[in-house]
Amino acid sequence: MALKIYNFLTRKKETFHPLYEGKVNMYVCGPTVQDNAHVGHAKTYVNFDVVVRYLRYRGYDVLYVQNITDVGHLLDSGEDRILKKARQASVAPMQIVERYTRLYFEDMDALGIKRPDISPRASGHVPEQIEMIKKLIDQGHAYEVNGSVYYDVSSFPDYGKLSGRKVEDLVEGSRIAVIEEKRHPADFALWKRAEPEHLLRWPSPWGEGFPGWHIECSAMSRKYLGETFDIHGGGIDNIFPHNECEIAQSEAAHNQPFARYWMLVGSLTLDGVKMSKSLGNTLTISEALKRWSPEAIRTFLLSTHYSNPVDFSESAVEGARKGWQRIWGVVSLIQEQMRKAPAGKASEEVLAILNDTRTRFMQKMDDDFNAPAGLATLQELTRQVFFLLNEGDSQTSGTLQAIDELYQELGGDVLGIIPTDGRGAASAERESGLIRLLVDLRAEARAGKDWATADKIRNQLLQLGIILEDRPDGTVWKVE
RNA sequence: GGCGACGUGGCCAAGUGGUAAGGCAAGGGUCUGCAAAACCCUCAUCACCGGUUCGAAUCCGGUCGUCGCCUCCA
Repeated sequence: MALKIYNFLTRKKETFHPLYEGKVNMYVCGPTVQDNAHVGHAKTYVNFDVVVRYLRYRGYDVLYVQNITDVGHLLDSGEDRILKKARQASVAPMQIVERYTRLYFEDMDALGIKRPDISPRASGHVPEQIEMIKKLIDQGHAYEVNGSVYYDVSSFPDYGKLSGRKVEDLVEGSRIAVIEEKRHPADFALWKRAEPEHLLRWPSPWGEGFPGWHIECSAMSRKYLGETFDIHGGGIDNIFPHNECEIAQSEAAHNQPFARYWMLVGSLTLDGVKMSKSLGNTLTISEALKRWSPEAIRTFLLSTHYSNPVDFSESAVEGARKGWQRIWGVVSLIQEQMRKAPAGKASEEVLAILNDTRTRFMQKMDDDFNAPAGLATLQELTRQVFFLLNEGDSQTSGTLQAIDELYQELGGDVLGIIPTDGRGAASAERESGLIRLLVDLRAEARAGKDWATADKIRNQLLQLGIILEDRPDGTVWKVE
């Protein structure tokens, strides 16, 4: 089987061949840390989390770099967003940056997103950015004016090749802010002169200033991944100008192809409207997590192909949550049944089903990371497993274990929607014992037809998020 | 105005040439002390029009509609 990726650069689905056999160098544009992360960030980074997880599952040695942009973004007014926030809060700009960086990682951790291997910060790589700008000036791709440096778009004929734009069209749109000192309205800043009140500033060959928004991704991807690397990812809303500028900077500076495969994630709307800082209609990740579990949110975000847009709505997330509960239900049941299952090897028949599921799952994921279709194979497996567990004969421990392992493998390791800790963790052992004690007491009450006591135990456990289900062969419990 | 994406059952959503995966919801059964869960059954011809083809949701043209980007944004 071959892994295929839809390459936005060529607009074709291509068989994936990494630059170096067995190794994948991958860069994804990270957040600007100036505010709380919202569910739009969750979509992008959950989607790429699964891409990375699947590549690793498939045996690739992945080096995953995702930047933290903590300098360089300007408002229309020319004001730095971070500085503005810092002034409002009367703290140092780097405090703002530090605060939101920490919150960002907390949110990502809470969503079960594996951390990137390297999370370089723009502010920590100013020398690299200056080096690159110097190179661009030397090669005639950039020019300095009054302490600022701009990229000369006309010097790079490929400008627009990713987004399909032409410089002439851009000018037609006339929505580009005209800055007098730029030679061409489409030219973009590599380095900006710092006005006296600008606190985030560094010395440079052009005087005190700070880097432009796009240059950090070019400089840091080169530093950690090389001039040419395999996969560049990001949200599609950044295709222009950001991604386009990255290509222009990197390919002009190094005279080498930049990223070989471009993967862009579709945007997320909230109740039909795009979330944006300017509109202020954001739902933060921490707010969403008060309402839904990380697994439910991941399931929702993975139930649409990564390249498609998603509308985050109450009903859609609820639907996904319930779909997830079905899978979680079977996993919980398997784990409960394993405790009292008769010893024995796994049944051949079941192993065949499991292998078939794994094969189909991989076929779907090999096809441009089709997570929703992969999820569907788990749902189909779930129906088969429930059917199996409802049969009179109890399954052997070997069979149950094999099933459990497949869920851990595909649902846990790859999709990240099966909690791997929980039941087995040391801290949970005591809790499990207590719950079983209550379940046993309830069984005694039921045997004596003391329904009041039986229902009281069940209802109060339900209040704590523990669901009891009476099966012909005894009561099992699971966490909500 | 320019560029791009999309339009599949009540909802979400796979499927890019051979007669529509999966989940949610709904209805009917089975099971249960009651419940919950589960199982079984039922539920679409793919926005519209025209074309190509033995055959199209899937290719081409057009129409309508939704969304995104062009300005900070994942």
